[in-house]
Amino acid sequence: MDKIDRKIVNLLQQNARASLKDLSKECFISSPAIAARITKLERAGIITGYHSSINMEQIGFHVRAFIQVQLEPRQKQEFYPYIQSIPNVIECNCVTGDYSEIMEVVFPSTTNLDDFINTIQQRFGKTSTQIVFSTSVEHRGVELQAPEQENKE
Amino acid sequence: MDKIDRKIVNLLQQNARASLKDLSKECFISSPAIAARITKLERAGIITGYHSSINMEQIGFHVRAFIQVQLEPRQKQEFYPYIQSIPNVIECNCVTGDYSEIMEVVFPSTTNLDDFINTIQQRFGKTSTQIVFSTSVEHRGVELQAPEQENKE
DNA sequence: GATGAAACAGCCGAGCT
DNA sequence: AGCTCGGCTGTTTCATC
Repeated sequence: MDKIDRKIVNLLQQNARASLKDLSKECFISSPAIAARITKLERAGIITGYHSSINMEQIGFHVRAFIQVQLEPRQKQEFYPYIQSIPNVIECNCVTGDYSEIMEVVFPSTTNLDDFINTIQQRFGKTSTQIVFSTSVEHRGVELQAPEQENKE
Repeated sequence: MDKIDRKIVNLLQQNARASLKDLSKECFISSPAIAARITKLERAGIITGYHSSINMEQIGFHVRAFIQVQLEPRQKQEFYPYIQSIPNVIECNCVTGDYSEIMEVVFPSTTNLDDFINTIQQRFGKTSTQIVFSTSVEHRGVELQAPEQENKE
């Protein structure tokens, strides 16, 4: 993980469809060298995938919300497979605090959201919901900078 | 936005580096036709970008958290440019409820997180923080299915 | 990691349905 | 009008240094 690797990661976070040639120009090394580094980063589990971002509004998902759920520890083994199978759940984390799970969801309308919340409450427990008005930072990666100490991979 | 467009969007959400040829095989149409459809989807603002996902742990960001902030309405014009400039903030939304902003952040350690929270509290207002233990659904897109009514673009 | 050749994918035109 | 099929261009990959 050197300076060039970080540059490659940063560039791919900005545009995952960038060609090896473009990357090679930016990094001042040859395209085969870029290809080898990308493979290495993928195999090391640093780069975990390439995804396109979609404008949710444009495809009919007009309501975005955060739903927090109070979960008994033993309910997790039922909860996780369930929410993983719901495509509307775009992120879910187990967190500290009164509510053990915080998930981000998208739905076409508040009616659909309400249906989902009712299902969750019946099957699992108390929830707290915050509906999103606007997004000032769209989900993004972190820009890598030179660390104080190089990690030899 | 027909069945093939939805298939292309779904495939690109799974693997944004898929070649036109691969996509053409999956969709049973020629690669030029795929290229034209992708361009159309980009111009229509449905596909908004291509990003690589990074394993935050692997690159030294061991602490992930949600921070909620109580903000006076007039503070927004100062708050938004500020949090946009902090690379550790990977998402930020304005939401309903007691806390007007909910943001997702990553830091190398809890010390760095604490420093950030202190800065936010001094500059803006009360906060509530939930640290992430584990992630059961990594941030993902929604899978598109046939809607009841076709949207002619 | 660089170079050059070969394989491959992407692009633009013509012709077709 | 949109799709497919051809050839040309540019990109990726592999062998060698």
